[in-house]
Amino acid sequence: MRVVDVERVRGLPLFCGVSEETFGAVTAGAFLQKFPAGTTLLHEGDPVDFLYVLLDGLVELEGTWNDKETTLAVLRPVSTFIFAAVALDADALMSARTVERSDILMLSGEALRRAMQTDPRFSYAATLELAGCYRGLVRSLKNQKLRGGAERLANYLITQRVRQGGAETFTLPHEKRLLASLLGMTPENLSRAFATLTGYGVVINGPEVTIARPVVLERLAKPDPLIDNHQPPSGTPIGQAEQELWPASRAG
Amino acid sequence: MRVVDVERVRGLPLFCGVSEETFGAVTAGAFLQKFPAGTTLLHEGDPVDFLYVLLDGLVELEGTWNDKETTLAVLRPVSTFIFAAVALDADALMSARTVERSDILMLSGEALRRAMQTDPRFSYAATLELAGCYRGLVRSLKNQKLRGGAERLANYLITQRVRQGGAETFTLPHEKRLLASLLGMTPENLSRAFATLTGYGVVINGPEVTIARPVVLERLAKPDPLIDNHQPPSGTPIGQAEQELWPASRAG
DNA sequence: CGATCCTTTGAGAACCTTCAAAACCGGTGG
DNA sequence: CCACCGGTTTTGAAGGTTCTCAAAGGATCG
Repeated sequence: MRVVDVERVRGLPLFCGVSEETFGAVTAGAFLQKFPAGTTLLHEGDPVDFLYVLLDGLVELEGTWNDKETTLAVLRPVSTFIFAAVALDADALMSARTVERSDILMLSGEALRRAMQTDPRFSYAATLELAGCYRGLVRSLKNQKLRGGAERLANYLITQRVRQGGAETFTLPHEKRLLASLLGMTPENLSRAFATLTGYGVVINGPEVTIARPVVLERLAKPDPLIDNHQPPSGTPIGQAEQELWPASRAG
Repeated sequence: MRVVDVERVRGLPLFCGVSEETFGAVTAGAFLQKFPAGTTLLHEGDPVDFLYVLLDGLVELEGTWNDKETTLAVLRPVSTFIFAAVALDADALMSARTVERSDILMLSGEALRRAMQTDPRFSYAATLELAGCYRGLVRSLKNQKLRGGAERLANYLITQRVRQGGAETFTLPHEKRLLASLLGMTPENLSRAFATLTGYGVVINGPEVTIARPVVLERLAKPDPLIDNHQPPSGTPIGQAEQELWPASRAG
């Protein structure tokens, strides 16, 4: 593992105030691995032996039932994921799969659980991390239950614009197929939702999106600080599944 | 506060391995209050000063957007709620309201945050608590995104049957109006969903439900351990919003 | 007993899904 | 360079589900 990568892991909120000793103990048996796109890192229902840290690439967390799939979060660097299962030493409730070629660091769950019982600053950081992740999911659930498809998309676009710097036009961070699953609809429906937003000053050009009249779009979207998290979480490095979990910025 | 109540709080997973000293510090400034039904304890967006512990009664957690409401969890004793917001000293993402007359213990958020930084066993317990709550929400989100209305209801009924002892007939724990909101549908639609389940051996008699042919109902419901949590969480006392958060048994 | 709220039922509209097919895009191999 | 292939994206039409509006019947509470 390169020094740069160590720095990035160290900079995660989860390891922020932690002693050098604890950090060493946790990263000692760690290994960095490169995966091609489309690799399933972890399958729903499997026991979880490692905490994953995405250092480069793009990872999707998904859930399955009755031959249907849905995306619960899309993560980008630097993010940790499935920390909750690791903390409880429980089976995974969601699968993790790479969307692009990814560099992933794997930390021993055993070592992490030991560290949590040893280092109070670490378990405190873990609490804050999971609290943030919990709130991210509350946002997701509200988004899902309270808004219709077009409204979810509109808010997603507004959030993306802000996160990418606020320019009038920006690029979708991944395939629309995946976005549809994240927003809880079919690809066909997402396409139609985009068509609907055309009437609200949104111009689509492949993966390029332009919000020509933000005020008009916001009148439809009605963004809400209690659902949408426009700011990336603490500092530059992101915590857990928060990032694009979507409306949430923390998913842990 | 009665001794019985202290015992019950003490028995929560959150305070399980905690030192007598920490427990004392946290409960020192606590006060027990009785609220009538329909009281809003906490409003979405408000700062959160206390951790709430439901000792008796029934509490609903709800989210709002654009004049619409949805129920995110229904809690019964003994449960704590809005722990995540307390841990982060953040504004509430959901409102809390009593459904029935309730006895509620309020613990100082400030004291809890101090305790988490002092007592490693407490912050470890807090981590486990929040991890469980997080997983409860993952279950809820999967339930919501992957299943249709009738399927959600069918699984809810199966879960209730198990939790209430497994008898052929049992009683809905609250109004159908509230159940509809919890399951993410309108009351009208819930009524129709019940009518649909009639064809699968479910007999409705006001609040009384009997599952005459469990096998038939399960063929429709397809219950899944990665979504539905039939067992109440750890031990008798329940942690956070877990309990009926619904499919989850722990809600963070 | 009246008022209020919950529950159920009906009808129409809006939304979403499915199935199907065509256009598009990015690669590979000739 | 070009044809081909697999995948995504778009569009259309039909069908199902869910929502809204409306009204009637029940239950509860003062």
